[in-house]
Amino acid sequence: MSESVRVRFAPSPTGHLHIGGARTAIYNWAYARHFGGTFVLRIEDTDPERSTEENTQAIIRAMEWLGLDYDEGPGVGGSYGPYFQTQRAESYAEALERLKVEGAAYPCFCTPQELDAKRESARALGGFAGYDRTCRSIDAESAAARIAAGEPHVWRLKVPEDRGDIVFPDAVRGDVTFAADVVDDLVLVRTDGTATYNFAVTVDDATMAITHVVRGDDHLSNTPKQILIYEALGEKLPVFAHLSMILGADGKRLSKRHGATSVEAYRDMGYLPEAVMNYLALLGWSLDGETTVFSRETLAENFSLDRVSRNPAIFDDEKLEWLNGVYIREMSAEQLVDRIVPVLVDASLISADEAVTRRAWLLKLAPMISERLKRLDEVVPMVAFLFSDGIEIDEASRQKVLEKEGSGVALDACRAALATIPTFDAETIEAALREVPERVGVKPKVAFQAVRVATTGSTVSPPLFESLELLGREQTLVRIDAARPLATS
RNA sequence: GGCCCGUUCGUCUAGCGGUUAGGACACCGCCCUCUCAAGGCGGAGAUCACGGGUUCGAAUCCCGUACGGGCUACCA
Repeated sequence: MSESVRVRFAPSPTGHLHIGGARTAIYNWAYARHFGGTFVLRIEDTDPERSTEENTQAIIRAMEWLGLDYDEGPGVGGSYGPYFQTQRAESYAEALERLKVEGAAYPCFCTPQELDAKRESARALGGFAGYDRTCRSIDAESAAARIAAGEPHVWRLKVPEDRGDIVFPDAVRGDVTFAADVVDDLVLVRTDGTATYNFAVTVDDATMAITHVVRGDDHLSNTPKQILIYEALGEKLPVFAHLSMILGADGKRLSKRHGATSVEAYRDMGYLPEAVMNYLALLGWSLDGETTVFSRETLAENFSLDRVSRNPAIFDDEKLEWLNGVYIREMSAEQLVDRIVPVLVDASLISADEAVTRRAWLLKLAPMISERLKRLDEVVPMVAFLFSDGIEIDEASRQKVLEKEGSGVALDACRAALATIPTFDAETIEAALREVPERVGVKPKVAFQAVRVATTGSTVSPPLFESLELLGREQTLVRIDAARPLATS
């Protein structure tokens, strides 16, 4: 029981779930699933200025979309709740009480102004700018008297004088050492009685029995402080694992400046959750150095912290796109249609009702576009020509193809063939068109491209014969007729 | 400023004392082909940040330097 792995993802709802946070969540999820452990979601909403309920919901939505199911947390409950930091004030108060009783915490009456001044002068001397422990020497009675008199104060951790260097084995970075004198008597509880971040996190992780703290690199420097708190509380230390940051293409920390950074933005751009998950997993972890495409199950099976990379990784949109294409190609026609319909409806190319009645038609379309799509939203420009009544012929395509010698006769011959074939399916269409070029003395490419431009408006389109079938005979002939005057000879 | 972490093709990475430094994306060429893709084959691309050690031998171990990042709050 006490052996079982308990990990947590603890986002602060000050924004949407971003790429970096998502990767942290994925690693935690994978770690828990690998060991059959428990994955906890805890919302660190203690910043009232920036935390919103809306962001909390967005984060939960994004996690659901990625398929990161958690065993304890908002909505699912669990025996270590509540899972919102703002609802855990009691446990912080209890923890402080324990520290007071043990003499591991003391009140500090220094004002912020005094502290700023001290910090400034300490830094000017070029050294460590931690708290100078002034209030530590105030005796218990006078401290109690000052508190009773209502003097504003915070509670600080009394770091043991004899505490040596703080060394801990980080599961991804190896042993990390902090000299004893760089950790000061940090504030645990503020003047207003609320817990500081380091105190809250530590108390939460301890009381929630978290065994492995897997989080971003930005918390590495907080770790010695938290270790001291664990020790003061007499709690067992978890295993720490710090993940490197994800950087933008310019090598700077990923931010809004780099464009889309939230998971939901990627969803809206037509990325599949399994692709995003796969890509993010690969950004800082490798299965064996060879395997790049793998399912979430494979990830869970193989995930281990010792294969997590120590270097920061630059986010590469192109590789994500490629991977997304891989997943799109792997889908069945049924699956692709299911994913594509909302996009088509959204773009008003088709109504939700039509999507149902024309299901068979859509199923024929799916294989034509699946190997051409990297993102779901690319389907709109790709198939728009199938939905409108008329089309506009792209000028460059017109020049390149319809001005070519022989395009006119080819169009005439193709039109005639298409008008007379008994059935208008891809196979029959192909058979009929295949014999046209030789008969009228033009190259196949010239003839087919002429038909393509006439019917789709562009030199680039899904496969021609299949496209014509889906377009239907009537519309095909109308379009060829409309384009005919634009063709040469 | 102080402390901590990091540095292998453009990018993500494999490598954990002896390899022609491997794979993937991107790029280039050829093949396939009704266009575009997809696919197949091949190519180019890394003085393993730099400088010292240790060793018969170092991308791998140690020490510096440079560069990048993080923390340094009564933010999280």
